[in-house]
Amino acid sequence: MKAKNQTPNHCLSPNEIESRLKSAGVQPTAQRIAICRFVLCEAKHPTAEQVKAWADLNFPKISLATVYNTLGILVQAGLLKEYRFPHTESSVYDNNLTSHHHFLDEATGELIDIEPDQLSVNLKLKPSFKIKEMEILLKGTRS
Amino acid sequence: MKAKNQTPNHCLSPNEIESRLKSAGVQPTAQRIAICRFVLCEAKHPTAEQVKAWADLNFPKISLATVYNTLGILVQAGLLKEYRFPHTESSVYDNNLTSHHHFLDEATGELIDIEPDQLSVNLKLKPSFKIKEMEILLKGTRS
DNA sequence: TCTAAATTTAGAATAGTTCTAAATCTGGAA
DNA sequence: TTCCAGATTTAGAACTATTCTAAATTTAGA
Ligand SMILES: [Mn+2]
Ligand SMILES: [Mn+2]
Ligand SMILES: [Zn+2]
Ligand SMILES: [Zn+2]
Repeated sequence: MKAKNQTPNHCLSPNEIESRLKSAGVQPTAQRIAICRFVLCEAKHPTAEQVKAWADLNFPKISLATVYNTLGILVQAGLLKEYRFPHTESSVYDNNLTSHHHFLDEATGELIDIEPDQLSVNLKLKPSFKIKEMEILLKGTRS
Repeated sequence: MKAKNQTPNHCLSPNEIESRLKSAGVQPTAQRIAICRFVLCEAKHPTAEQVKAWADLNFPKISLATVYNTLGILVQAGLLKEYRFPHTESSVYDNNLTSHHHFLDEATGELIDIEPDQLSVNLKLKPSFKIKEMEILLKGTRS
């Protein structure tokens, strides 16, 4: 069961993006709306460079600084999550806002979301450990 | 300058380090032995900079390039593991060579080894996923 | 329309790491 | 021993991802 939070893959209209930004307290500039069209919709775990590459094709002119600024603002506003994985230096951005894990296909480099219902973890730690968050990365290949 | 007074759990003698390096096919130079005294023994998840800082106190003169070279060689030789975690840019090096997980104390920044028997994971993935490795980072605080 | 504040931008700065190429060591061969 | 080819060490340059700086521009709204 999903669709409780917004599901990615369905593109939001510029108007929907605009109102989302506004209600998150982010001024909806043309650059920000353009970047959101990509990172809140079709992109799956893009890096800043990939966002820049997409923007270069879809927006008259946008600077790398604005890409970084906007991604940071979206993360701060809670509209995007930032992940850093061991296999690359670059941050990746995720429009899946629910708590989830990741599978790295070592053959292709592709990152795939693993929803929490696809695995269960049983902790047997001493009670002195207070766990607030758990990040799991599975690595392997997919046939 | 030496600091022989601390007796961490299993400190190897310079001779033991030397034979370990030799049997791993690594030429045991003075710099490498010095670095090993730290990273194979008392250090817990040090960064390259921390290794450099220790070396500056315990070896006449050592360059940062040699620290990085040596850490890389030790990792390649299988005597050390390198981890990259989301909360810092710097790699950390680990002399615990068994497969294990980590707990990050968000209050102190301390990384603590979590042995596999301290948690169990049940995967319910489609059989197309071939998992080769699993990296788990727990975040929280310890009382 | 006007203006203060927000945003965008190019380029400089930064941090961690790797690379380069010259100096220095080292294990054997002679 | 002496010698030397190859390994190692080193200082500093280069590199990459990201952040910072400060000037130009856009924007909201009075
Ligand atoms: Mn960031
Ligand atoms: Mn780096
Ligand atoms: Zn994800
Ligand atoms: Zn560890």
